[in-house]
Amino acid sequence: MKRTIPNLACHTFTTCDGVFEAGFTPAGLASLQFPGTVSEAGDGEAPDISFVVPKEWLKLTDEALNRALCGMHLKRRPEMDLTCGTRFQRRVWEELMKIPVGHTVSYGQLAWRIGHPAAVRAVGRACGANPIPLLIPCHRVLAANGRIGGFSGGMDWKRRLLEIEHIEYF
DNA sequence: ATCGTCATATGAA
DNA sequence: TTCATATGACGAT
Repeated sequence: MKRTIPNLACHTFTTCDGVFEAGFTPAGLASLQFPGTVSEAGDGEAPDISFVVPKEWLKLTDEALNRALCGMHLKRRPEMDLTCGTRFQRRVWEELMKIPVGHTVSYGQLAWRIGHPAAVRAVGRACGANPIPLLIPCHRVLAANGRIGGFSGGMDWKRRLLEIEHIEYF
């Protein structure tokens, strides 16, 4: 289901933790990459920018990013384009956004919440497929044994994000 | 304590 | 079609 996102306009956001790279489609923010991670689609193919990203989205993204990095609740998020995900994945991502700052759930609890109590593993995969980490807080999902799970952006980032929110694990 | 097995969604080979 | 996952519960060693 991993289709390439058409019309992806790239923008960078400078924060106290480094420069994030974000991709926008006409429908909204579609991807976010942590500082230091290799830009995937960027280098080879020229992004085809046939639209202008609304200034409001840029402002909201910048604001949300900085708030998240300070462990603050996100009052608003930019428009987001999550159409690259399957229905299952979007359900998981929606549920992730309901987890308050400083709280955690396990992969199993999350599976239960979206009505697929047995799909624990699939939930883990869906978290890994989250195109907008940090703003869609997949770092607040830990393993059932209380230990830190995995993280697509690298374990160092997950640990840092948990620390910012004073979340303990293990 | 560790191991095998099963359940699920999904992309890659 | 088969395999591996950011898991987890259960039963058997």
